[in-house]
Amino acid sequence: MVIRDKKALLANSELLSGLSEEMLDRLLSMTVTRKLGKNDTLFAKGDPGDSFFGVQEGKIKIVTTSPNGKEVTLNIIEEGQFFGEIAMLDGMDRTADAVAMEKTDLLVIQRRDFIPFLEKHPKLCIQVMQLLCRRVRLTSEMVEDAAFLPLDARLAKRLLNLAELYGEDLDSGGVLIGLNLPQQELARMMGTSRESVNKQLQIWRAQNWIELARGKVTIHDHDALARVLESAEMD
Amino acid sequence: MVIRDKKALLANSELLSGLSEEMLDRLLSMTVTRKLGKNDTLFAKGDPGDSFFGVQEGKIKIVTTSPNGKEVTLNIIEEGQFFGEIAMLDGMDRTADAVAMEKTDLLVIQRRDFIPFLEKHPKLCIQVMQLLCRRVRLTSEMVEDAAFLPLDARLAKRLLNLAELYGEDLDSGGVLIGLNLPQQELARMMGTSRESVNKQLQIWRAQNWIELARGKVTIHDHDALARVLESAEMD
DNA sequence: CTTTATCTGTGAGGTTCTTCACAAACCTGC
DNA sequence: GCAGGTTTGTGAAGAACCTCACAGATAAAG
Repeated sequence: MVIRDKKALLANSELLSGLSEEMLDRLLSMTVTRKLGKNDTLFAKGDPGDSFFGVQEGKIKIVTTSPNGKEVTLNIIEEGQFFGEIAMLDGMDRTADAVAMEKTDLLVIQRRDFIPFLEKHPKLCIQVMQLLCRRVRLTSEMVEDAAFLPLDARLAKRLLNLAELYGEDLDSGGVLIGLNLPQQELARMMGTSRESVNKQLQIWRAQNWIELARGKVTIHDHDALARVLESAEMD
Repeated sequence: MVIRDKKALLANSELLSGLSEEMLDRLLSMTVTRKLGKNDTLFAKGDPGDSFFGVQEGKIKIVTTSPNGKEVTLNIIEEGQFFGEIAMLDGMDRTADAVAMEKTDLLVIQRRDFIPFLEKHPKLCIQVMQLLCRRVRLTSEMVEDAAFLPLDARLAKRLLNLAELYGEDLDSGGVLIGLNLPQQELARMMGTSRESVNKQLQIWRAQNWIELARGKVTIHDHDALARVLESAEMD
């Protein structure tokens, strides 16, 4: 899915949906396009946050890196989604790095343009606040999961979540997670090691719950994974 | 510190500071007072979120409980602070429980009163958004810490943080964390076990970095703890 | 089509943290 | 002041997870 129409990108985003034609046009006039190659860094932790972005084409990952080189992947942003609003809204520094996972086209909106626009549109403010609320809820849930759930349940949860967001239903009845997401990256999303992820995936493959390929997972038995999660939450 | 003047509570909060006298009075007219006894539950996970609260006197803890009884303490709210805004703003269910840690007086504002007020005051919207941004940043930092930092560094960080927020400087040069915070509760704030926390505290006590009493910690060597944290972040 | 880089699979060994079990100290209310 | 709940201190045993070390498989680049 490639979004060539910038206006459609704006109009369909959860951040900006429901705006009038006129408002969309005014927003559109603030946008600039930016192109990134694979592994290009868009911004780094500590950079001033003076803008936010929408993905027209490609894929961006948000990662935090510790001085020694360990990484946690906080989010992966696909076509049609927006990111970077936090630093744009409060004007403080970025707290993570943004790196293109492949060739990527972005739409850029500057803080100095967007904030005055916000101040004139209270309804939009409410919408932005609701987005922020969901962000708080999602990250709080991650804190909770990291504290409560063992590795197998966290992995089950993540796979089910990825399947829901990015899965393609197959004729076989399975669901393919077709992102090109190496196990290393999966591990980083959960704050664990690649080896641990692999070993758990192997166990599930042996039971025919899932099928593995390079950068891909196919879920054959959704319910079995859901049970792993549920039984971990229960005890 | 007991805040008897409701107007002062509103005016000094980070959520609502900078409002005109007139706006404060209108807000004040929306408020109701509510009293809780020790261990009373104000709301539970899953309850509809139709209001938010300011603490006039007492102390509230925000906890999530797993079915088996494990707990993580997400936050502790002291006099003068507000909480519960997330569910109030997006109108969704509460994601955690709120429990009074002692006898507590609260000020209550309803969603149905506050949202229309927000829509009429874009500047206030921006302020609320900035608060939400900080929340996102803080919880993201917790995710990162849980993934990167070993127990000793997380504990050091937490103690330094508590000292900054709630510490009282002593003549001896130490800083007393005077909250009545049992080690059990400390452990829950970090998603770890009470025993592990105790053992680490004992190690630091043996080095005279800290001093322990029931529900209290005194930090004698702030810099030593900061070094523990720093060296963990480095590797 | 071959080379190179990236990704996956797997075992051994070690660390960190948890769990369990219990004793001692401490506050609180009667 | 003493009885009963709560908090702290501590050791032993074991589970969960990480690191290291490689081998094989697959994709990408020339």
